[in-house]
Amino acid sequence: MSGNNAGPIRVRFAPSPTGFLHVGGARTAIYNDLLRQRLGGAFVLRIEDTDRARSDEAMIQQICQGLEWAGIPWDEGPILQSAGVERHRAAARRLLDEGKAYPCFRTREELDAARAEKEKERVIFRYREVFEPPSEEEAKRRIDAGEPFVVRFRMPAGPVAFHDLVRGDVEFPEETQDDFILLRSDGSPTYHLSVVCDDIEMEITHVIRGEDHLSNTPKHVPLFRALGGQVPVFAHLPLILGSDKKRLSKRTGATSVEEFRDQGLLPQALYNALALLGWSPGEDREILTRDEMVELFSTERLNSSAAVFDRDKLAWLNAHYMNQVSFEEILERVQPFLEAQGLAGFEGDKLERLHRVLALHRSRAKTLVELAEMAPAYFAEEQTYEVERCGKFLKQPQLPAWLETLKARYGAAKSFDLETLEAILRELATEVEVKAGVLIHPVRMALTATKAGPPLFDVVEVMGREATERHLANFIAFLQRHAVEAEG
RNA sequence: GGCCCCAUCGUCUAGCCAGGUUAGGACACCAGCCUUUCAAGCUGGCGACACGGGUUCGAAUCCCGUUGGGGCUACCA
Repeated sequence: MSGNNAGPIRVRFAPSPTGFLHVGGARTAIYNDLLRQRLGGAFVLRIEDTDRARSDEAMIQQICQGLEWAGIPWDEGPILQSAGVERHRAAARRLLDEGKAYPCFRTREELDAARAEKEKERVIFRYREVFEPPSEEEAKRRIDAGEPFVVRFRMPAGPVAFHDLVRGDVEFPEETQDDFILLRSDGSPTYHLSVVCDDIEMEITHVIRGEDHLSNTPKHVPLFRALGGQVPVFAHLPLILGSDKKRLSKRTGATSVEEFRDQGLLPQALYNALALLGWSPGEDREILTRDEMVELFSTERLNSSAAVFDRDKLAWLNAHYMNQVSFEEILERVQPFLEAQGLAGFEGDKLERLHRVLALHRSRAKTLVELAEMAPAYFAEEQTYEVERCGKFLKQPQLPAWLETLKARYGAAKSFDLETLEAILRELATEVEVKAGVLIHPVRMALTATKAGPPLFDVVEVMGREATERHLANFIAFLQRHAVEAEG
């Protein structure tokens, strides 16, 4: 297969500044990244902003930050497509001079009417089959007279065929291709002109983009040739679908990388999940670092069918990476979510306790948000218990007394470490002739107001002597209060 | 409508190009093990070649058609 062993390449990712980085775009960027890292060369980031009067600086920032967060680096740019407008116009003028394009003075009304007519006849509308392009003299005269016109590309005769790394050989019949517009009547270049000009200017060798551009490619290929550029290798990726099997939209969940970031996902998980959506490294490998993917990447293994975005698998991958990445990274990434929980600016003992809480819970949290939500309980002055969740404990009349004893022994324990804490509780359980679990569960409820969590003695140790006694006392009071109610 | 693309478990996929597999893996789901709970982990289960014709001794794999899905069809990108 051509391309994969071709040495240094130049790829580009060319999103339009919509205000967010769509996951579909992110995946396109990932494959560009993978191929560029695999073969060497350069990744150009180009912002396709030609339809905007002025592209919003914030939107560009958004895209850059999204790529950075996702772990997709680029070598050149961001380059604004709008910056090349004069160059694009010059290219159109050159095509005009060479007779490869022509001015069209037809009004929208005329064109609409002609299209409607052809529609009725059920034939494809093609400009030159209906209208005669103006002669050179006529064109010159009307241009000089200041008449508005657009510049149309004169599509060469014959079908347009090209090879696509994903689709194989693709051919579009001549009659399906029309003389498309290069320059609007206000002189602005259209997308097609700009893209091809820029791809030539930036010496792009591989165009990896969404399938929605496949039908644009028969416009681009002849334009590359007309402009004397090297036609790049194309790879059109299948689209990403939502769970409704329709094009991914907000209806079925998050669609932008910043949303996933805000949901507390790790970028490694998103990168991994997206890369696997339409590509597989083979050998049943699913969890891979970017470096491993670079090592294994081949466009031959790109899939050609659309894929439903599997959010469950993303969640699973994320849970995996919650355990895989370094603790330092967890610490750094969970920071904004902790702040949202009101846990910020901790120092000394409190900071140390926070770190231990995070270490204890990272393997239990599916996201950074979940992880951050675990933390406040360890710093609360008191817990809020719910009767419905404590029914089992309320039915055990001796429990308050046992907990009272435990509280006293924990308060008097010479050291507050795992082994001591466990020994004390188990000893008490033996004394009162119950299984350890009979004490363990209510203690967990007392300390964290939850029925499940990390191993209890870790929780007690992290909580500390003072808070443990306080929570135990409160819980005992709670039990007695409601036991009385039940009797009365 | 026309043109182009696509089609394996609910989902992501391997296998297809160079026909012969009990059609493999993962997520999800279910059960069990482990365990003080939860999570993780481990074991097992459930579960697919869209349909119809060919070609062939033999088709998930090659060919044609049907159906279904998607994209494009602008002086949007």
